[in-house]
Amino acid sequence: MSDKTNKPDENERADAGGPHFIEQIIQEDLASGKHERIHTRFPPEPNGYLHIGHAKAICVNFGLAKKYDGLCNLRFDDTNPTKEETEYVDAIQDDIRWLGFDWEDRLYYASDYFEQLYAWAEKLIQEGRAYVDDLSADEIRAHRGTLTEPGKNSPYRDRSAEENLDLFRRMRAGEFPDGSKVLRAKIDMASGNINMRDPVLYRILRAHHHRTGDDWCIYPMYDFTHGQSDSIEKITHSLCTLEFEAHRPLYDWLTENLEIYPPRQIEFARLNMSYTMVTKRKLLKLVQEGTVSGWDDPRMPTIRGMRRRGYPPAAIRNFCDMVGVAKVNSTVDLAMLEYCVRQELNLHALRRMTVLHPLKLVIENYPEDQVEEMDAVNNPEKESDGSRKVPFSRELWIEKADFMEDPPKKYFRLSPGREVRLRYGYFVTCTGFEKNDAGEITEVRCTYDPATRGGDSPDGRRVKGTIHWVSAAHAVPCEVRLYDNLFTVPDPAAAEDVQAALNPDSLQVLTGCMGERSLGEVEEGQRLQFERQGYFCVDPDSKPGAPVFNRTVGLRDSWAKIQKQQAGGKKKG
RNA sequence: UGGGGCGUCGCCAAGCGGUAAGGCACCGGGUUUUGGUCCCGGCAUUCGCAGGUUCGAAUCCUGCCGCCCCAGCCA
Repeated sequence: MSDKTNKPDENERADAGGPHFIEQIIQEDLASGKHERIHTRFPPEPNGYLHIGHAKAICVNFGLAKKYDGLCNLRFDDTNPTKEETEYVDAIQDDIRWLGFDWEDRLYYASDYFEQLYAWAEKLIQEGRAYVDDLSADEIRAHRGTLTEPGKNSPYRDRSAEENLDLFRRMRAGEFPDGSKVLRAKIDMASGNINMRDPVLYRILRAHHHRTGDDWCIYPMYDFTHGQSDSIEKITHSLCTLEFEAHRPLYDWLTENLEIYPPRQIEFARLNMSYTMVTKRKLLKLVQEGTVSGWDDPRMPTIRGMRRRGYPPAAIRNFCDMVGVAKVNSTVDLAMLEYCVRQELNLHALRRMTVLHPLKLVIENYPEDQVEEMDAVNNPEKESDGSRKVPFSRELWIEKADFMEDPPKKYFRLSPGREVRLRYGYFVTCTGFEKNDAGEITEVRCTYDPATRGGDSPDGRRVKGTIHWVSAAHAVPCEVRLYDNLFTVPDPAAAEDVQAALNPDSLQVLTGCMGERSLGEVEEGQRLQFERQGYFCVDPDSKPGAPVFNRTVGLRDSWAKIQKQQAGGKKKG
């Protein structure tokens, strides 16, 4: 038996187009024999949680390695002990694994290379290509010049190799206070590229490192670490984001002067998304001020947030393939991510019926204590998921929005005198309703047609609408959390005031929702479709018999569009 | 007004001298026991602008214009 799976095949990649520019380079390198097999790496700094932007970098690095039968390492770029923590190295590994990637036994830390890096620094010093500078940070800045004016040489620039070596060794030995000296590359203070104006290679920093403890009081800078780490690991293609483009000359200068294996750095554009902000500092503030519940708040653009929200890892991977790899700064429409999430969930999420805003429906001609077990398909996209029994009885919960006393045009649901189908149940015809003093509908009454059991009409009679329902006597009360964009502006990162850009309605908590009987037993993290409403997943806050669901994303809603059009039409007269 | 990048549909993105792929979004129509899915159709005479080369240019040349990155002892 074959599943009736539609379009997106398991093996089908959601490519944006032909091979992108990095793939072209890889293909050429493989064809020319420059490399027998490619080797990439994902090099996060363990100073925070991974977000959607990192997801793209992960997919690019691990994805390319996989596609071209190469390898991808995970390497923590941990050269700044003041910012890095073990908590993050654990979380990062967890997130990458969850995304579906594996570095096997190739887990590395730049800090593992400190001794080698130090030796290379001495080599540079001995060859007159690096010197110890006594200038203060402010003085170095002043000597650096500006974008349009060249810098000035440090007065310490011409110390002898012997003196530099002695000083550098004493730096390591801890003879000088923090910040009193640095090691600099001797390149060109007049270079148009500011990164080449004698960049700092080492600084004195007495801080406890999460891995090397207090072994070192001098730490290498990014520029003096990254390329060499790539070299040590024989990385063939070192992929990074655009802002490192100006660092490439330095990257190359170092591998050249150190005479070590030269990986090739290639830069591509980082991922930006509309209505989303990944600025670590600002995100941290949201967490600290309690605007969100934590780094895993389902509204957060973090991998943990998306995970709790219910985004399947495959959806994120597809999304990353879909947006492509290029050098243009771009901002991808959030709708594209949501499309990928729906696509994945449509194929794999089991269907269930849940009433979010309950309204009692009484079937007047249905026997008082009769209960029927109706067959309901678990997933129309996947026959092998089978079906389940859903109890049907005289009193049901239906969605408030599925009844209107005075419906507008094109409204296909229940209203006085109108017949609709109760999904997998019966055809029912509205016979009346009750209101309270406030004018709210409190109950709807109807009669059913026994001949339409299961929802089919033997006489071929058609109804325009099909609504979902839950047997009142069998309902599982639950909490449902609805999410919307955290921000109301397309580019929150550019907002002067983050607080003002926040969407006050980004979270809506619904209590007293009524789920079908099967929802009494769910597993944390389980992803479901609540028919006609959207995709939901079981939140860790769930308790036995009292599930809490997060709305991952709503179903596409053409009725909402019609309503919007009708409202717009009225406005314009 | 230094250096390095980038400009193809509302948003991504192919295109690599032979006469503008694809996806998202949007708009129509069909199927449908989810107003979901799926299916069909529409959606850039034009590639930041202006010149030039060529039988022929989004693709080559020149000059403009616009946007992004770099002046951490951050990565």
